[in-house]
Amino acid sequence: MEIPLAGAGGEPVDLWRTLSSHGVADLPPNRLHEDERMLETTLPLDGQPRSVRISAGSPGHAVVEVEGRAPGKREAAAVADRVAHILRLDEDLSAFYDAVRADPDLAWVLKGAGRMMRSPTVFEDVVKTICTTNCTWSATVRMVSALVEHLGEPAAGVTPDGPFGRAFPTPEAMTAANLDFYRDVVRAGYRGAYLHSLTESVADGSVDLEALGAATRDELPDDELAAHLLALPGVGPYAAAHIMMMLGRYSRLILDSWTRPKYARLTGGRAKKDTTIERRFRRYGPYAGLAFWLFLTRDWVDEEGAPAGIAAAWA
DNA sequence: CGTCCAGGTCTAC
DNA sequence: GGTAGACCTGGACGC
Repeated sequence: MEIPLAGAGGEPVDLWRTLSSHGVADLPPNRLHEDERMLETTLPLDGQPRSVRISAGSPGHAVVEVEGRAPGKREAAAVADRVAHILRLDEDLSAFYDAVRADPDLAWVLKGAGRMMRSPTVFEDVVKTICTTNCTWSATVRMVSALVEHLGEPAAGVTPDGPFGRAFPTPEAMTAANLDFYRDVVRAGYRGAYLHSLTESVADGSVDLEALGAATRDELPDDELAAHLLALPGVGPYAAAHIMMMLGRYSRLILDSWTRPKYARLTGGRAKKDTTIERRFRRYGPYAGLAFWLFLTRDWVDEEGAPAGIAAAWA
């Protein structure tokens, strides 16, 4: 099936930029296939999960291939909804695009960058983000892979390949696993207690992450959302900023051991103070964090491959 | 071998 | 409110 690629304000959407918009998008059950510019993932649905492959389709469209048996009409519609959600097609970025036009360092964004891919659930993004804290990327991959491989429900009609071909585990499944599992199998170290405590709170309903994600800025201002996230076990300033960017709240800059040196390298070498970096992006107001992230990740995608057409009209 | 540290967070001053 | 120290893990280093 094909899905039209356009933002809620009619903005262009660069599919590959979206699929590779941040590292968490490449954690199981997601897998990026760079050569084919395709993302493989497994989506939770009302029934059994389904594995899909998302890549470029006819001009201005993404093509979604469902693996295993062909989906029924209703199931296909549910899959399309999920895919539109993870691609963040419901968001209107036109105000941000109006702002970057005047910034020579970011005008390239107008070709359709800036859409941060998200997971099917806020829960998945929060758990994955906690697994990025204070460890190398290889450790993050190991932890998330173990969670999905051992606790994730297999997709219909496919043979799971390790952590692939399974949906991300539910809060219930993660709560049912004991602390020994987090220590001995996930090798999560001190994060094990955070993960178990968090999943338990979500499973018993005392914490509603999906509601936090669905709340509008009017209902829940960024500062209040940040306070809710910071109250979660294992979530500090870095993790809160990262989660907020995945929730479409871009006011905060993700300042960590990767972004700080990368910013320094792109701006002439010397390390900059956090306040200096924040001042550079303050002009973007509620989009400051998004502008910062795009500034840092411009070289992640070869710009030759960006689509023309409606993108050119927006520039 | 030991030390350091990675896309930090928590607790205790 | 700001700031040390501890914290699991496992690669990357230096000795």
